[in-house]
Amino acid sequence: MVGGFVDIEQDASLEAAAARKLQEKTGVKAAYLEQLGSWGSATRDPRGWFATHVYFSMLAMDNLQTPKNGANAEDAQWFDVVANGVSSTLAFDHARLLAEAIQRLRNKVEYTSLPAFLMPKLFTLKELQNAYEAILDRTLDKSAFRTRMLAANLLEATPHYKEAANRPAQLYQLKSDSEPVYFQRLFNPEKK
Amino acid sequence: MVGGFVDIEQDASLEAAAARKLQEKTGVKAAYLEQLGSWGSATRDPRGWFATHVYFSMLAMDNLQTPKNGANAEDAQWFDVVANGVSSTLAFDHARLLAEAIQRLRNKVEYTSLPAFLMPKLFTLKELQNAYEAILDRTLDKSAFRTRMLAANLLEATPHYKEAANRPAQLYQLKSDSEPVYFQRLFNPEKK
DNA sequence: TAAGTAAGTTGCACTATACAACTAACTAAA
DNA sequence: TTTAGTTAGTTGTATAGTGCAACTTACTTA
Repeated sequence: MVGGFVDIEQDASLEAAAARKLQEKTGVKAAYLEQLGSWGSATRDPRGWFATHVYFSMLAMDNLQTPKNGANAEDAQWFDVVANGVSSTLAFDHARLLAEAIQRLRNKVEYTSLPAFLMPKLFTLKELQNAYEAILDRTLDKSAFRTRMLAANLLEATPHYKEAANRPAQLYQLKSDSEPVYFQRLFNPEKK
Repeated sequence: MVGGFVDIEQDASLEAAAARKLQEKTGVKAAYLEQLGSWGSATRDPRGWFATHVYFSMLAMDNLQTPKNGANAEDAQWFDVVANGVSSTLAFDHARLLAEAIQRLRNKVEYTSLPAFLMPKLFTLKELQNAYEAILDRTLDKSAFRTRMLAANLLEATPHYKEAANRPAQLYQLKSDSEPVYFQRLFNPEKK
């Protein structure tokens, strides 16, 4: 979680301000940035009537400047997402905003191909499934997952394989022209 | 489309401001009000750096104060939604905002029971289907629609029927405790 | 009494899913 | 060199929701 004020000299738009703050504090340019919403009220901040514009973003962990253990208030603050909650030691109503962001992210991931855009250049289908499962916090069926992803015409098999102490897994990459895909059905939420 | 400025003396929150403006200009309390997003930039309004907070709402047509033909700039402005566009004679980037609201509304209606909350107290399944079809601008299958709606456990059959010059249609009402329902599948978008 | 119309039902094909069992490809230990 | 273990990937079966089309039902009106 990072925050700051819009600088009307510097930021051409709200989104530009969000992107700037994120980059300043993580060193990473966001692969995905979406506005969650805006909240304004007289009472939520004792300093007066404020409007807060909340964005959420997805970052690959590859090269963050401030990994979890180096976090401090100057930089990004990191929270583990366990089930539905985060430890709520946050200022004002920030815990609620964060919870709402997580909920929205899950909804989105449920029926889109978004996580595919977070992956490194080459990745296996199991790794992609792991990304989905981490965000959704539940297991998905292997064969249904593969069928869905391949049918989405989003991925491209490469001739490369991931070496391992067992059967090597085929590496895939995003097709060059690919955009987020909406699936016709949701993953079945009956499962744990 | 209605608009106005937040009054920080009067409005406890952004949503309250939106609800107030809507009620002032249509005379109707919104059945549903959702934030579409916020846009701010230095260039979109010549007067300077502004942030606009856009909400969209669903209103039953029953008792609007300013029906379409009485519209003027002081009150609400009404636009027919034809296919995807609206006549773009709107100030600044308002046409784009309106288009985005329509898109979002359609996405939402595609997989939720939202339109059910717009209906009068008693309504037939065909009337509900008509509401969906009007918003989505395409026809839906009758039997699939009925199956879905009844399975959602959202509606309650009443012993009343709608009189007509042919077989009378059963009247339904919303269950008292009902909240919006998310469907597991989308309506099939193959159809015209 | 028959024709017309809209409500509502039924049957069939199709598709994506869940679940479970299977085969394939590799490493490493015996 | 063989075998056990592990993970990748496939296959088969059951199920559920949908699209489509034909059907039955219930009413009015000519």
